[in-house]
Amino acid sequence: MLVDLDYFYAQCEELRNPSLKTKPVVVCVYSGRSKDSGAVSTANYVARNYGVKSGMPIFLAKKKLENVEAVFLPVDFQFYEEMSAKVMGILRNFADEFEQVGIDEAYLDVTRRSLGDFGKAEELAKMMKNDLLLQQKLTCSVGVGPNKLVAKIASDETKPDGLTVIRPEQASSFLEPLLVSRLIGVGTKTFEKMLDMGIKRIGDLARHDVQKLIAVFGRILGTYFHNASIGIDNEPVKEKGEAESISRMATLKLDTRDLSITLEKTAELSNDLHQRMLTDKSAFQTVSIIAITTDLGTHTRSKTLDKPSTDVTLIDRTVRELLEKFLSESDLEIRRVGVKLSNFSGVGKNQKQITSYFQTT
DNA sequence: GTATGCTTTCGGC
DNA sequence: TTACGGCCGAAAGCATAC
Repeated sequence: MLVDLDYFYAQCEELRNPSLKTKPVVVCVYSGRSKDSGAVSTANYVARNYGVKSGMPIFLAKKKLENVEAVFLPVDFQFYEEMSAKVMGILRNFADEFEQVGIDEAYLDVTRRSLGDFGKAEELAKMMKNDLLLQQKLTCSVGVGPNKLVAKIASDETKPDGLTVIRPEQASSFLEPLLVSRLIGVGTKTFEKMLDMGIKRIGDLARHDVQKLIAVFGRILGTYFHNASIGIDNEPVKEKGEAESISRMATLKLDTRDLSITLEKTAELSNDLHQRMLTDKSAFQTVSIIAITTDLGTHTRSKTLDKPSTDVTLIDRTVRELLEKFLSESDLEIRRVGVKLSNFSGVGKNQKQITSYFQTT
């Protein structure tokens, strides 16, 4: 089953101030550039009813709520992380296997403890929802299905505070009317490609010849699409390791093309990343910069080093090099800037640098 | 011809 | 000052390897 906490940040805020529950609550990331600059992170359903959505500029949310007594709050990640940890601790007890996805979602494999009985799985889901409500006063939406794919899509069916059970024999007909873009692996380009092939809904995909899918998308993707379309998915519920990348971003006071102003900001970001790295005892091999320009376009440049490093000065030197590269290739001004580390070396990770083993330098 | 790796962009939360 | 976060993994688009 997939458990998704409802409007999580805003629900956390309601939790520590229950008087908010009847009002529109908008949780915001303020950029600090001017009074209301920033974006909406999450809003409760009262606010959503006025058209407020995640990702919306704060001023727009204010406009939609100008005639109501609404509450705008800055994000408090630390609090949400604490709440998340408590919730995940509870959820874990209901699962044979557990996999957290982001701060507010988790997959629970309950096959063994429910003996494969969907009625029992549904009872477990109800007990879990009840525990969450009694112990943490939080609601969630749950999808129960024969695998992760179906459970995830089922959880979106009814929310907030929903519970949708899709039994194996219902999976195909449940998926049939949905757009293929609901499947992981179908992004904009693949969706367009499928539309060209006359495939719009998952049912269309199911009726399409597997061999044709393989011819177009290759063996791995073609087979995956075919299986997914009829509700077959064998991805195990598995605890995730460390993140594959860590990044930090910040908004500049003013848009600029000035290297030293930008480097001043990225130095803060790389110091922060370096701290985080030391606690995780890992070494990065790829450094990236992210530049959000005045037109809100995203631009990235990255460099993979010869060997893993933990050196903060190397981050800074590489960031400078990449920023110079970006500035020489674009004439746009930078509004927000970010630094990302990835390609970590650690135990049990990619041994793809095995060739470097033989290098003599 | 498909898989894999690296870089850049997209999209969800 | 008429406007807009921060983070992550997925997807896409190549180049190269098998």
